[in-house]
Amino acid sequence: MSELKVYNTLSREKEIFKPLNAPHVGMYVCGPTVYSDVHIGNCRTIVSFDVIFRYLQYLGYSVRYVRNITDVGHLENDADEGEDKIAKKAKLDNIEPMEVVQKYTNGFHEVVELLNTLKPSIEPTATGHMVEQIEYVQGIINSGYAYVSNGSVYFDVEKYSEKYNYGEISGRKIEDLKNNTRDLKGQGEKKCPLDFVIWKKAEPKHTMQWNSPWGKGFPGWHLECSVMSTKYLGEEFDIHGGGMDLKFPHHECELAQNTACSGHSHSVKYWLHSNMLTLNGEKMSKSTGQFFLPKQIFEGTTELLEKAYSPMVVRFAMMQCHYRSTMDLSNDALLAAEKGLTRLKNGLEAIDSSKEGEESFFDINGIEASFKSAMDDDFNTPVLVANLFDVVKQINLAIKEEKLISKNDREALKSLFDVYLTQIMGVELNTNAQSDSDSNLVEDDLIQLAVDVRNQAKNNKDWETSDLIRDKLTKLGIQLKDSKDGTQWSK
RNA sequence: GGUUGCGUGGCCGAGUGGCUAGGCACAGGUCUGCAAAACCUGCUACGGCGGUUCGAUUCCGUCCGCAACCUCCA
Repeated sequence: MSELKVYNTLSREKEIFKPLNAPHVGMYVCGPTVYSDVHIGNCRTIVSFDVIFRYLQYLGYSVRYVRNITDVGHLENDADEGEDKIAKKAKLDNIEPMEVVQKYTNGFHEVVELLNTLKPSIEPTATGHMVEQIEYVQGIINSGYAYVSNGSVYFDVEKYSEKYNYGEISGRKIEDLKNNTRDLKGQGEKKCPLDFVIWKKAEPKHTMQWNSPWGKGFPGWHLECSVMSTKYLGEEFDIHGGGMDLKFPHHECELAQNTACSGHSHSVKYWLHSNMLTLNGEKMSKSTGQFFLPKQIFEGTTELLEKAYSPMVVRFAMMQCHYRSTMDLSNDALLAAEKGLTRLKNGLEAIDSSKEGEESFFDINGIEASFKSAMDDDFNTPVLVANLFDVVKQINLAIKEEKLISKNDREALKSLFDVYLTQIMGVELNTNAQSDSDSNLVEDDLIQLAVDVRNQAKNNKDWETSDLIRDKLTKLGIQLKDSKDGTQWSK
């Protein structure tokens, strides 16, 4: 059997996954800043790490999955100036900052639940860890890698880089960074433009501020992740995940903070990054209108798509692309995923109509090995999906050619689909479309009535009537499927 | 300009130093009163130019193009 390999951004190689304290695994993933609706790109990251979380659990690890909610400290720009995003939104909507936080936290949860992601083990917030953050800032000051300036505390990147390697995640060199840093206003408090704020002095009118040894203020954006990962996973832990765009500066700063505070230069063993989602080849961006909200996809209310696609279709579309590749979301991609998912579902349902016998046409062990080796290869879901389709082809072929399948193999096959498609990739197949919503029982009966009437007409060779019923039902979005065994319908 | 990465058939998307995924679309077929659906079959691609090699889409160089990051972003 194969071993799990993960691509580590630090080494830029696939490495064999060996947890620090097996069977325990600690995983920290950067969650959203809750100042506006999550967009579908955010969701991709959450879904990617959801699959990783699920697979690690499948392998038998006991995973503590920590995913934060950023509810303070994320500034509008990187000059470490400007407003806190949440405070700004609160002012704009004329509500409390915590109302902003609650509203978008709820929205975020709703969407990721629709996408069938598992809840993290711990979902800590920045405001809930103010004491720890203040202590952490003090810790960095004590170790000599931070300085106080005009009521704010800055991380001393130059001093840090004398001993440690600032930039090792993103491959940047401190000299290049210095040369390429643009002149920004408000850098006066910093010794060097590369320094970043870990505690920011609040203006008197600022709506979110806390007392600290350096005066009233609030924590810097990168700080919370260092603090909360350390608190819940320890000074050294296994996996840190997030979107590619967080490599620099966020993760670079986070790693520097960890190292400065604890002295351990390898606080994170494996850095994993998921890639961006694009729309027509461009990164989704609110400022250019190149984006839509997850709900707009599910409800079909964006002009950028031809119709609505269910959360499961969206999730399956994501599974057809590797998490480290950019994924282009388009109507065609979603349509292909929708049809592909139907094919998978049909194939799975068809298993039951295969002929049972002593011998078996299927090589269950081989199939299982192919599924597992796909996932072991840095969570290669597109290959796993391809393997699932291969099995579907085998099933269909077996039925057509009346090959035999043993009872055990039939159950094993179903179980493999359940494990890899549903439990690991989190794609639920609604295999019983005609009774998935009990609120429409009357409607279902009415449809069945129409189908029965049509069949009667068919039996009388009254094609005019039967075609009329079929056409009307089609217009209502109900599809009829005639076969030897009678007429099936689906919505 | 710097950093990281990418360029695969009509589209989406894996992967590999030789055996060359998969889905969608398309074409043909089976089934059907006709259709639809379903299923079967077919469709052999890796940006340009050099180099290494018995052999490169896969390694190296170079050129062109694209993206992300270097400004808030998952």
